[in-house]
Amino acid sequence: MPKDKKLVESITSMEKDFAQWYTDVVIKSGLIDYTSVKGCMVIKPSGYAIWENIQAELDRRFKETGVENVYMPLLIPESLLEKEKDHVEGFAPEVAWVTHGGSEPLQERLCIRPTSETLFCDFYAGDIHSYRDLPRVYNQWCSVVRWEKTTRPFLRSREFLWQEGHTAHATAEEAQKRTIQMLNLYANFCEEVLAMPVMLGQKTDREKFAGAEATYTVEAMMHDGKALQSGTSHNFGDGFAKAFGIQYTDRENRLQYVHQTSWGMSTRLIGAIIMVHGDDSGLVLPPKIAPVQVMIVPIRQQCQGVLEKAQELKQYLLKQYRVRLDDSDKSPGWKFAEQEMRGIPLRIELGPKDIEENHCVVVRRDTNEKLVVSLNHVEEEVKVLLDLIQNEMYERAKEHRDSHIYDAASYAGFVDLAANNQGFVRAMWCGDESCEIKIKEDTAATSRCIPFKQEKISDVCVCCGKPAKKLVYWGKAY
RNA sequence: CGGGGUGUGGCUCAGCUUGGCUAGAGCGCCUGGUUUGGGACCAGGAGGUCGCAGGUUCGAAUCCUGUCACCCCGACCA
Repeated sequence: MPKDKKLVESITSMEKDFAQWYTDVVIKSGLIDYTSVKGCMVIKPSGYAIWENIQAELDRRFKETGVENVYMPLLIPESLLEKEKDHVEGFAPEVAWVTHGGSEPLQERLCIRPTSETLFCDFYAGDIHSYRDLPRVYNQWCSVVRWEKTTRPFLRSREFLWQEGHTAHATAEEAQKRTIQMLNLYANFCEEVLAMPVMLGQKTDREKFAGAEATYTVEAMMHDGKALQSGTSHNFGDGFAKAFGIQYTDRENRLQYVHQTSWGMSTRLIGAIIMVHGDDSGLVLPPKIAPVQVMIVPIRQQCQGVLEKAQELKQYLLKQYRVRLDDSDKSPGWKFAEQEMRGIPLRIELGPKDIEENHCVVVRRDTNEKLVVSLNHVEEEVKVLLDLIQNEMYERAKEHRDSHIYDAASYAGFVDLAANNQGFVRAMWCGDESCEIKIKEDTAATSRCIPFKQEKISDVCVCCGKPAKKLVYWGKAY
């Protein structure tokens, strides 16, 4: 069978229709099911297990930096949501409201949290009194609801799972430090664990979070060249503190406002994994977050000794890896296809011939490469291969991204690039929102970020020709 | 919220234009058997208020009105 042949016929090819490919993969790899409420999905075991792995690793990294977990209520009184002007304006259009308790109308309607800044602020206002109470570095794992008009599994669902960190600090410097610290943590997580290269930078005023002083982002490029904001970290300055009256007494007995941050990552990351690594056969999971890293497929499993040997191998590998044995009565071909669809990094085939010769066949999901491995060295070889897959997946994604970034010197060039190329466009910008708006109208691209690594590729704004202030990455976004 | 599309066994769909016998197919499921190194095969079996509500008609999956839901593409968002 030719290597490049599409292995699973039931998935639409990426080339043909990327959106349909995405939907096919999400459903056929068994990550989710749709439900009777638009935009609300069942996250099935293989989807949820990915989230659990993301959670576990992120949570571990958070705690290394002093983060403590808490839980805030699901419901926010309308009056609380309205305390910070920009914030409520940003979120009001997409909040869901609870208006009744049983059959009785509520005196004040309650919104289902679209995010919990206001709850944390309300809490901090009463909880923080002294500089000795600072910093507060809290996080919560929860779900939030945003009544999106257009929904897509993982990328934009009405309810989604996430973590939201909310911190309060004595000084602006400390808040800024924490903002960047978490941004870097996110970037490292994406690159080291999800094998997904990201771009770090600041959002323009137009794109920043409702109520924030500054928003920073990690932006990833999907296989179709579109951008996905994969994590954000906001510096709120003392804006929320002033709106909510979060004050403390400092060492000199002066009353001060706290400086706050918030930062979040969501189940959207699963969408990113799908769209960065997936191929026409389905999901390709980075070994570090794959719920099953190795699937053992017995061949002619009814033959004497095959299943026993397979079980033995499983038990042996289980000490170090997440291993499963598919001993169902499906045909081997069916199992191969199914596990490819689900993105399991390694498959081990073990049949009578292999056992006789004391080896097994190990197949990489990412390259489809088959290797004959002695049963004496399977454990070491699996380790080598999982590491290799993880690294090569990152390298491939990075190469793909880097080869889809273009520089635009002129506006005509920009428009042409946006129309005819998938990917990001680098161009200089004067800092005026009017240019962002014009660019969006003409090209559908938005400013993704002002990268930390600045370069000067031209002296003037690509749009208006006025002196340029910043290099900006532009792209069509999810 | 605008444009487009679709609702018929678990899934994918045919049937609807031109109303008419008992509503079909493939896949999946169950039972038995043969198979097993890239989605196996044979035989038998179960499974349907045709999205919902009205209406027209002797008769509606099919025509009409309304309604709900979902999917896709755009404007807004993690």
